[in-house]
This record gives sequence, structure tokens and C-alpha cells, in this order.
Amino acid sequence: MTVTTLHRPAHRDALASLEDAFRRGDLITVFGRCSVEYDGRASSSLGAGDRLLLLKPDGSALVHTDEGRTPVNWQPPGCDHFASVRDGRLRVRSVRRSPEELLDVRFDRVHHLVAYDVTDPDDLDLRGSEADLKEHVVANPERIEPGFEPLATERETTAGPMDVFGEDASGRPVAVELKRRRVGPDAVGQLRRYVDALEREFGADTTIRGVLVAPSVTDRAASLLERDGLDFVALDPTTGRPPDDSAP
Amino acid sequence: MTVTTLHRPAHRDALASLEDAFRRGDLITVFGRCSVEYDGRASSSLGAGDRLLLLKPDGSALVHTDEGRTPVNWQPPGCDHFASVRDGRLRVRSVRRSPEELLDVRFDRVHHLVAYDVTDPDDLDLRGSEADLKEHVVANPERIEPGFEPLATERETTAGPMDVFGEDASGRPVAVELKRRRVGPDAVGQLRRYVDALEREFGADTTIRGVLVAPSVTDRAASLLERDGLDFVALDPTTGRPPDDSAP
DNA sequence: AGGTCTATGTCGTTT
DNA sequence: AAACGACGTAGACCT
Repeated sequence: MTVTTLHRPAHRDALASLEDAFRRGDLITVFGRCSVEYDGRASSSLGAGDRLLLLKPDGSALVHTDEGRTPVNWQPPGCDHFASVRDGRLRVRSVRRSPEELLDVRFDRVHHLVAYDVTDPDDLDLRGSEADLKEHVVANPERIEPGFEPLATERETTAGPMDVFGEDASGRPVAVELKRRRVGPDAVGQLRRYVDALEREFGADTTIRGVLVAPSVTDRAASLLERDGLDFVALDPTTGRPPDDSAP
Repeated sequence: MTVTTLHRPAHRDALASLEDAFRRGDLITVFGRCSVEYDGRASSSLGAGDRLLLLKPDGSALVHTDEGRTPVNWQPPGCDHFASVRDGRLRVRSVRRSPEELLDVRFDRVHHLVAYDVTDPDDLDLRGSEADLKEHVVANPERIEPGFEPLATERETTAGPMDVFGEDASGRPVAVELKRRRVGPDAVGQLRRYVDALEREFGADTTIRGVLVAPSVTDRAASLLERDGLDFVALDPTTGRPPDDSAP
């Protein structure tokens, strides 16, 4: 574990340190007064101010101000970082191909530069995702309704793969769309596309049912469900059981 | 501009420095070997490894590994940060109310701690957004089609506000949905909801038209547009003109 | 606080 | 590389 620090370095020294850190594959932070230009899918300009630039060995770049979870400018993993000194000032460019995108950070002053030698086993275990909800539903199909039988997950349709495909107690095909959180109109549209696809596939004589499974729905989404003859079942993604307030 | 640095501090010294930095409203980075627990809308665990914790004065917290644009764990702005030493080890907790969420970072070792005294005018100027495309359309309505006349933007419907509402050359109402990038099936569903809402509002005798405006469409979305009798116009959000490859 | 929608969304998966 | 959908999406704007 090595940490290399430069405090108020000359731009030329900052450059040398940066290039060493690039070679070593370090995680780098550069704090200083800078201006930022971005051009790619969109484009942006940011006037001079103090920001923290984070450069990762995987090619990501993040420009963070003192506010917000989201960086004010960034570049995704897979980019190439280049550092240089132009007009006596440190400049960091990060380039992406396909789509062609450029991030350009020009420093007036470098207050602080740190290079961290990192290795991370990186084994995040996340619970309460839609995948967890799916497991709950497949293991406890009666939570959807008595007699419901799951036949497949990720079953293909012309509208794309649906979350769960099954049959109800009377043998009618059922499309189930799962959401880990309260749903709006978009999820209803998604379910409807799967139901439509199945109706074309099975023919007009077969009635296809659609069930949206989520902790809750918005009013607008509830109206759309009713209009389209789709059902709703309230389930919590972490427990796989009805939420505490699912009586109404 | 002040930068305070601690290199391999004792946990107790790290705590004192952190609390000073909280008081001053500094932007803080803590680099060290840590484990992370999150519990809230979902929950997660992350085993020990070297990561960079970024604590902002607005209450955001970001845990970054050596990979990815997205932090492995985080807390949004508005949270309260608390530092302590438990069992001789530095611990940082970040708490959010509504929804109740907790981020807990426990350090085995603190390799490096820095507090930055930041102020940022923060005036990002972004071009090529959907708002820009809307301005282009309102200023050059003939780009939609000859005779198109915009009457309102963000016009309310029972399905929510539509981007642009107008009339075509023969006086028929037109709902326009704008997208800054290539669109998929979801955008068609959105436009359809607006058109449906207008049809109910105007009555069955009035034909409502719907136009999707974007640089391009996917095949599936194109099928849905055709099925629903909706139109597509290819426009680029940065130029407001047809993209280079919009002939087909 | 809840609803709806945009985003340089990002990220994973599959074709 | 394109398409499609999930995400602890975040963020903005409105009610």
C-alpha cells in the first residue's frame, strides 16, 4: 500500500507524478482550480473553480464539486487518460472512442495531487433486487394468487423477454412483470407489450392475463392497469411478502 | 484554499481531523482498508478492501473502488455524517431520513485522509439536451413537417405534460414527444399515452396525431409506431436538424 | 412528501 | 456494436 502525495506542486512536477501514477495503474485524485470542457453525446463548459478530479486505472474520470452525488463532468471506464503541460498549466484529457467523447480539464493551480496504489477484491453483495423478488415469486407462486404456476422466467416474446411466464388456476397464460419499487405508468406499458405479444402468439381466441408485481402503484398507473384489464399484486422485494400497508 | 493531510494516521487522530473537517464544511477523502454495510431501499455488504470514501459538505457520501464510474456504495445529498472510533477503529456512518437509509464504513486502516476547503461557483453550461431540441422545434416548426404550428409546450393532459402540443396544416391536434437520443419502445408508449389522453379530451370525432422526434428509432419502436399510427421525425438535439444518416 | 420525466444516465446481458 | 431493461438509479420540476 503506497500513497504518493504532492502538495501545491509546480505543474511540471504534477505532470511527472501523474505519468508515473498512470504507469503504475494508481487511483489518482487531483484537487485544484480548473476549467472543464466536455464534448460527445452532448457538450458542456464549466468555468474556473476548485474541484476534485478522480482518475481510475480502468479509464474512468470523475470531476466532483462540493455538491451532489453525481459528478459535474465525467468519462466512463475504458477511456484513455493523457496529461500534459500547455502554457505552463497542467491539462488532463480523457478520450473515449465509440461514441467519440472528450473530457478536457485545465488546471490553473494544482492544490493537491495524490496517487493511491489500490487493489480491491470487490465482492458487493446486494439484497432486495428485482432478481430477489423473482426468486421469491418462483418459490412462492401462491403469493401471486392461488393456483398460479410459473412455467418460465425470461421467456422470450416478440416484445422481449418477460420476467415470469405462467398459468393461472384455470390454465390461462399469465405474463408477470416484477418491479422492486413503486411503479408508474411506464411499467404498465411494459407489461402491456408482453401481453399483446402473447396474444398475437397464442391467437385471438386465447385470453392472456397480465400481472404487475411491485410494493405499490401510483394512481395513474392503477388507472392504466384497470383500463387494460391487468392485475396488480403487492409484494415487497426484500421479504417477498405483502408490504405492511398493502390492505388498501 | 486550505488542504489538510494525514498520512497513515492513528484512528483517533483521523477521528479528530474528520470532526474538524465536518465543522469547517470541507470536502473530505478517506482512503483505507474498509468494510461497508448499507441498509435502506435495499441492503448490501462489502468485504474488506482498499477504497476511497468521499464525504461532501452537502451530506453526500461516495465509496469508490478502483473501477467504475458509479460508486460501489453511496449516500445522496442531505444526509448526516457521523464519525467515531469503535474497537479502536475509525467508523463513518451516514444517515438519511425518508427513506430511512444507513451507510456504515468501518476502517481497518486509514492510509490517508485529506480535507479540502472548497468553494465552487458551479456554473455548468450544457448543450444538446432535450430542452435544446425543444427550442429548435419551436423556432423551426417546419422541421417537423410543413404547416406544423406549435401551440404550447409542457401542455397538461391526464397522462401528464406533453413536450409540444400543436396543429398540423389541416388543423388537427398533434402531440409531439422529444428525445435527445435514439428511442426504444418506452418512448412510443409515452407518446401513445399523450395521444390517448387527448383523444378522450377532444372526443372520438377528433383524430389526434402523435409525432416522435429523435435522432433515430430502434426496429421494435418503429413497429410500435406503425402499429399505433404514430409518426417519426429524425432530428439531432445539438443541431436541431436531420442527422447526417437520416435518409433511410 | 409524492408523481412524472430527463439523463452525456450507468450497468449488465444477450443477440 | 446495438438493443433492451434494471438501477439503492439521481436530479429537476411540479402539485
